[in-house]
Amino acid sequence: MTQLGGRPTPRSVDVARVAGVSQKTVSRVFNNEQYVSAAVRTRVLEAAEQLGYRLNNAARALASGRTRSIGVVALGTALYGPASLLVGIERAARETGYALRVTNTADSDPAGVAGAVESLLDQGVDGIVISEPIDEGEVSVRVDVPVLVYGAPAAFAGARAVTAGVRADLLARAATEHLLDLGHRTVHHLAGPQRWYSARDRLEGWRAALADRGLPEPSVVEGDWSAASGYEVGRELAADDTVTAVFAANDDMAIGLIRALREARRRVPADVSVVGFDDIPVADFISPRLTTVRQPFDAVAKTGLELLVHAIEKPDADPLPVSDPPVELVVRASTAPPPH
Amino acid sequence: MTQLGGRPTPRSVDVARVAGVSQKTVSRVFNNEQYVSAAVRTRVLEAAEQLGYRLNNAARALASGRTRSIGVVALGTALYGPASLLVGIERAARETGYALRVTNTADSDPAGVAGAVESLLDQGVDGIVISEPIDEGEVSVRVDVPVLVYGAPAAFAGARAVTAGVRADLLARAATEHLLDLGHRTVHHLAGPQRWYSARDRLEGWRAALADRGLPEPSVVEGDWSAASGYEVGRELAADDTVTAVFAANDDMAIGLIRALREARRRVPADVSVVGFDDIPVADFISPRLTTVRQPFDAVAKTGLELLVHAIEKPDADPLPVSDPPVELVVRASTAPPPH
DNA sequence: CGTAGACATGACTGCGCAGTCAGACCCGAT
DNA sequence: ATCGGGTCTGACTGCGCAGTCATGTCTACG
Repeated sequence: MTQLGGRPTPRSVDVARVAGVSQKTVSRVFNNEQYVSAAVRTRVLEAAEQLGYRLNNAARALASGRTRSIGVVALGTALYGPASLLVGIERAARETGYALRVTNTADSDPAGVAGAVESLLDQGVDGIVISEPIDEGEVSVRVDVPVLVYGAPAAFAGARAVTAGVRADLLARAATEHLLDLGHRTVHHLAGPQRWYSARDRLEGWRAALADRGLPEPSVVEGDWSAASGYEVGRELAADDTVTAVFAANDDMAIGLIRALREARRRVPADVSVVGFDDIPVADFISPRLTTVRQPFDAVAKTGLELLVHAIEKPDADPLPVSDPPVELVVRASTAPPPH
Repeated sequence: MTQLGGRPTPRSVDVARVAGVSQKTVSRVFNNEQYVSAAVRTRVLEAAEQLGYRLNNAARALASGRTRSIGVVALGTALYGPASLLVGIERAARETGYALRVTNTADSDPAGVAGAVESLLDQGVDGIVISEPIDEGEVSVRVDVPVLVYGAPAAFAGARAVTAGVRADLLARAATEHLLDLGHRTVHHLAGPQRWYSARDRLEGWRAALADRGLPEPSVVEGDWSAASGYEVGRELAADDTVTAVFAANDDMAIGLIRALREARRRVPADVSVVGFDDIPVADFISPRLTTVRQPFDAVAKTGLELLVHAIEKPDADPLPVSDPPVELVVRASTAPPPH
């Protein structure tokens, strides 16, 4: 059972035996603790290499009380925004040395975010990231690890929640101001589903831009992020002659809207200007090339994770200072001054 | 330390004490073992509820030798295909009861897939999914868990590898045949990066469709999946008057290609027909509405995970039989009979 | 009425590691 | 020579659970 045939996976004691040290010293080497002589370190690493030793994470977690992993509540959608944020989170997590456990909240899932968080806690995580939060009313889960909520009030979680600044409101504001600066008398808004905090932020930014200039607020239409919904509710906007500029809460809906406008024989941008949100990769190649704002997903993901890791490792320290990510408006061919 | 103040998180012994049973019986209840009386089960569950007990996964993994988690090697990209597949995998994993650990292989990452696999093994997983494999030449990692490779020869992994049938070749074939059926004398191919197995499959399917009808094979241009690359290499196709039909290896590149054609004053579909691949959500809303083929990501992800879980839990049993997923061609407005 | 078998529970143990503490050794300063 | 502190190492232990085996109880059936 120890020597012949298919050998069992080696333990740290095996490495210790080969290296001629104690098991504890092997542990020291693998945890990069100080006070291990260079000679011993080398011997241990060689022995480990020779045996194909791999630290057992379960045992490590049990002994140390830390899992070295972070749970992510994702959305179960291939939408560009959420998917990009998830990618950014993964990238950022790599750098921090934490592994990632990912769970979805399907729309259909009645348990929702609370259920996903529960399941992550069951799995054992040192921290939790809620990627694209949706307002589900009262969500109360007893969470005893730090929680990072991207772009939503930390109301979700208890005392140990931190928020990373997506600042969709600033981007929405820039998009709206771009249209106003072109001379449009007002800007309509094709909003995202208002259960999403990010959709609310975009609406708020649009609202603030109008308010700044003392402009009345046209009525809002709401889609579900999909191009199909943009097309559906876009027909309403297309039928309204007073509409000359629309800020859509994401690029997909903007594309649906443009189709609706086209079918209503309204030219973009000659008759109606459209600004999207996200700068999806095809935005620069459709007709007309779409003016939009870009979210710095990687930067946001990274600073967010830094906050979270800080909260995990130094629970008593002050929170890290954060600066707002830059606002990037990408002006292309779907916006122009109003007609007349 | 046990009673006053911030109480520690409860253990199974605590539950046992409250329920008046042994720790082992608590374990039995939480593992749904047989031979626990209904009364005891209820008492245990109530005690657990009351204490807010949560099974400690690390301890469980250590004691049982199973982590109940599956590692996913993802691509670190928000491309629609890979992102959708990942979503499908997450959904499917939920049903199987396995947790998901996700790692990326960034393009820039020299360690590549092998590094990602290593890192998953370090974390401890019962099985591994390689989501969108790229040929990286000789990849040799000693893997002692089953590996599921989507749409690539199992050459990647050792004896315990299984493959799930994306069958991109069949879809590519259907796309090509659609164009031929419309009367085109030949079909050009805007290929994906050939290091990706899925790009190769699409090329193979296209090639097979041409070969079936004894048609010569036009030269292939290759992009990198992005709309930008589709535009770049698309200009070459656009400049060639003999091109009347193009099968693009994904929708993004098709969109870039359409822009290139438009700029070359070639109408789509009147002069040139274009078929994409993926059916991204905006495909139905751009101009012209894009004809494309759709991959059944959810179904593929699900059957794949079933295979993997089967391999994990019944290592000695025969592999499950698999049937090819259906081929779905979505005909819209970017294809038409050839000019003249 | 005795016994085989199904059912139900508990005592004991070890999974593989990191935390704790106790040394042993070394150096420079007294 | 003596001491204090920094450096290096090992013995012992316990993290919280599931595996194993022993034990006890309750049927069913000859």
